[in-house]
Amino acid sequence: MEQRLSPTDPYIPSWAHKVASGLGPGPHVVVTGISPSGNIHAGNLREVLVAEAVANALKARGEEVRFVFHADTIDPLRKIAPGIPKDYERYLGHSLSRVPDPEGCHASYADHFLEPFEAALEGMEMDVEVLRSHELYESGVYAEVTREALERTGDLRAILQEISGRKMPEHWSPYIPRTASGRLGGRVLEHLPEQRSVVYEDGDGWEDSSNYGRGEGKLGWRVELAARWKALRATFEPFGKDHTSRGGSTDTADRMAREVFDYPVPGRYEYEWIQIKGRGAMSSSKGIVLLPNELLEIMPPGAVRRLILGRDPARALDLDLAAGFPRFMDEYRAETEAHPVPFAHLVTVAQTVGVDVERAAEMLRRGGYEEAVRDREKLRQDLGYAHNWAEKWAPEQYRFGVRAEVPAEVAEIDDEGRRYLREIADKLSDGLGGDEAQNLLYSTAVELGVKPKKAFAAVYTALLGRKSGPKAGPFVASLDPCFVRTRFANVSGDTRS
RNA sequence: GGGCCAGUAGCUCAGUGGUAGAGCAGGGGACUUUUAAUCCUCGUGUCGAAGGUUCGAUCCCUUCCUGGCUCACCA
Repeated sequence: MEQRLSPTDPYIPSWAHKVASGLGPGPHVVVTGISPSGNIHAGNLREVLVAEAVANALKARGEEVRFVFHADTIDPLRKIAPGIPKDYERYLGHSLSRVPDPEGCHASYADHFLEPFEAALEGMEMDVEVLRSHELYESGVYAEVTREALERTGDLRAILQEISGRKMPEHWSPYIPRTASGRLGGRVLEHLPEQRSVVYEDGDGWEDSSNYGRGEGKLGWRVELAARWKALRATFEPFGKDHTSRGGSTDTADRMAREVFDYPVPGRYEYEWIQIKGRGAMSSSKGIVLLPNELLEIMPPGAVRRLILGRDPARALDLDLAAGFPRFMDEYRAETEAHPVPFAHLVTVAQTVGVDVERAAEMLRRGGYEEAVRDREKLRQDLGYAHNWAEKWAPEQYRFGVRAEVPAEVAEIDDEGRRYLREIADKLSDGLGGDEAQNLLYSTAVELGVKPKKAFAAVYTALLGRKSGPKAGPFVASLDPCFVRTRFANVSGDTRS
């Protein structure tokens, strides 16, 4: 485990330092936990990033830190999410790790949602240990705390009743055995600590035993939360605001930790939620989901951290990935690069040359971004980001595409416009620079007595099928001159007769 | 009702215990060259309200008002 980080490396916001300074001496275990019951989205990512930032802040002050992502894979399937086959009802109550992947592409339901998220964490270059709770249970990590919980059933029950105000069932147990049917829900009758097991009765009155050192059941989640702190020696964990209200899971877990497990309550940070501008809070059931990978498609990991954490996570965040995005990227680049190319310009380039790095380099060089072109690998990435953004998020005014075939819209070009295009087709020579092309386009319009606005509109229409676009000179110059001449000639010729 | 967050220029928001800032919008000017054009120029707004701490508060504390989100397993 690394002790020290290069000062340039991790982005540690000031709030993270503040949080870290409130935590005692190490060693530290920073934990974040998420249930893979559905898509793990950008909001969940915020939790992980909060944890990461605090872990980094601790490391920065020289602490030994273990950073753990606890995936609640043993949790039961609670409801049928949209898009999941209805016959999955038969798996309700089964551990997510033991439910088949609805799309058949992964080993389990849990992995189906977990693996893409793991890939995103890798894409984020995050140094985190991913633990699957069913494996922790199976390997006995939870055995000791489960034993304690079972022995203190009465106290735990009292805390739950007191704090949540709910009346717990007569036969409540902190431990939920997995019955023969695969469902979690047997009724515990007897605890056999020396065998690390319980005797339980299933819904049909059958008795059997469940070994809690081998993952044959799990703790109820409120108890598990407190137990987990102890089992993993957690010292810090962030929570979404929904968990931290009075009578909520952190309330009960705090008291359980102190009074039953005799374990100090880990440091905490409450974070607010992320919304997508114009769409609202993230919600799988409403189809409002932003996946971490979608962010990584349009920006580098550093920018993702910046976007998600830049503002104190205790404050709500309204993500604007459309109109406001270019400015965000420009601000980010201004801080991280010596010669940033305006994002909007990259978008124009990407839409003109696609992902052809050499042509992009050519175009940028013409535009005066000589320095930015040096690092081709970086240019390739940036081009990809701009390209993906243009396809998926860009507002209409940013989007254009050079049409492979003559656009139908050329019908809107009148005779004057066609004469103009004919003239340009004749005059356009190879190897023109952006300014020269701009001059040609403009002066030709003046010579023919065509209003510049109309002339330019004809150019855009012939190439893009719309009336406006990126600055015409550099744009036309960046295209294959032969292609442009043929297109313009076609447009003027076809429609003349 | 509990919790968290917010309330600063028309809009979106930065911000610091010591005479208030940016971007956009808007006004004016320049360029006979379309483009969310570009360049130059212009910002006194009771920093939600009232108290308190302080030599001094927009920033710290208290109370209140308004708005947003959240509250039993959807971060």
